[in-house]
Amino acid sequence: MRSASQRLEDRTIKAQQLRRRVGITPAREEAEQAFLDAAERLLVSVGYAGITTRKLAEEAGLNHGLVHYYFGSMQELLLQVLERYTDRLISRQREMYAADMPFIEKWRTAMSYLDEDNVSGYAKIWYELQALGWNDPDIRKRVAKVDQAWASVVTEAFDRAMTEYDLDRDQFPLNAVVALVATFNVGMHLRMLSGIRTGHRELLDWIDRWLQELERRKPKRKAAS
Amino acid sequence: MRSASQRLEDRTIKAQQLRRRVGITPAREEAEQAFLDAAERLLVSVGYAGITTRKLAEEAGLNHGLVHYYFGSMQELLLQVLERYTDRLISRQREMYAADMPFIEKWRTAMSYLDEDNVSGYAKIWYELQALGWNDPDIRKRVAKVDQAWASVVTEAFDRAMTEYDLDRDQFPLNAVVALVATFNVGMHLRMLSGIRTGHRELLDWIDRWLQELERRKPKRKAAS
DNA sequence: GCTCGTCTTGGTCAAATGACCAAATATCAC
DNA sequence: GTGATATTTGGTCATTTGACCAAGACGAGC
Repeated sequence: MRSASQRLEDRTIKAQQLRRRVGITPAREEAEQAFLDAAERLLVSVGYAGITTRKLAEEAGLNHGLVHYYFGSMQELLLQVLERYTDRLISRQREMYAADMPFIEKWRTAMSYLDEDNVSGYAKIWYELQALGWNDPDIRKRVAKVDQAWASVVTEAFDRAMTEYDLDRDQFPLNAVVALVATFNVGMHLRMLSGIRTGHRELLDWIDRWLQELERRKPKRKAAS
Repeated sequence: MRSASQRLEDRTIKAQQLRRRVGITPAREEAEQAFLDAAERLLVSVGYAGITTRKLAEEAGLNHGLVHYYFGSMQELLLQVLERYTDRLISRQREMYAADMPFIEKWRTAMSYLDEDNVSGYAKIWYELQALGWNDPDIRKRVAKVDQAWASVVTEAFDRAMTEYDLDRDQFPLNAVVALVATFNVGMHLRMLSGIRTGHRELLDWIDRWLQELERRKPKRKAAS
């Protein structure tokens, strides 16, 4: 039998090999993605605490031994779920705010994602991973990083919006506004996950009316030069 | 050996006895509270997914067999943790907003709870329980109920504040404002739990300046009649 | 100080879990 | 084809888990 230290060394070597990811075949890539997909579905249906290697393998339709062969540990798998998910999240966010349309339309698009299905499905993945992060420094670190990326996208969008609407930057400090939007966003999601809807309609309408008012007062622009 | 159905019946009867809570001795009451206290500490230190009957008993310094004798199940214990916690939360909230002081002072008191220690300690309990609720209808139902109680306290406080500051209720719809404050509150907490601090200072200062402005413009009141 | 019902203790049990592995199988370079 | 390498399978293993319980300790009322 191998000694404990020997086995630890083996594992380290294997982990390094996995990290390098040399010569990954398409079939394996597909299988790994299937595990990550399955993990997302389980995050939605049972939460992070309910994910086990066997349930995951069953959900993915793959052998349970592969979970450790591919990822080395559950922890590593969930970290990869987080990275894949947040990469997509950020690029989608970037794409939306980059579009060439009046700010109010971008805002309305963003708000359209606050519907029942999206929150209890797609968004729940994100909050399950965050909840996991409250008790896991690695995950938490990544979450904080993603927030930075999100903030930089939103900051740029709001910076342009404030020019678009000619808002006084002393009266509306950009960073404070972005932070408010961030808390608003997170707060809406979290309340919805807990089944709370009180005042949401009123709040969304209020904000929309405010934006409409800004639209009305919008300084006329010259046609694009 | 008892049949499965017989044992189920026994359990039902025992659960009813527990629910009635007839003749609970002070010693037992103390022990139950010790379990609930221990559960809160574990929610802070390891999160809900890390709580097991044995860890709980060790944390409470009591025998692990008692967990099931007293509460019947982990689920029931956590529900009681939630109820005790939220009862205290609401009454503290009520007390604070009931005090006779300018609104700005109440607000500042509320914001003073957004410090590092309180969020990563006391508040974490609340969010761990909410995260549990995302995958547990019983818990979620209770969470939604607590939000209603919270909202009614805050609504009343803001109603008076709007009179105090003579704010236009068309321009600031009460329910929308309360919902905004709710999302702000939840959002701040959640971001802090994920280690995010970006823009928080700026946001809090912005709000405070806004309230200061309202204080300055505050209509003079006659001395109490 | 005895009796009877309640509480407490220190287990037990089956099920589930993460981790790991040997053997079988597939794939590929030559 | 053949040998080498990588992948896949179907386990095993030591732990841990929630649930449960028998037996003894305890204490209130007599």
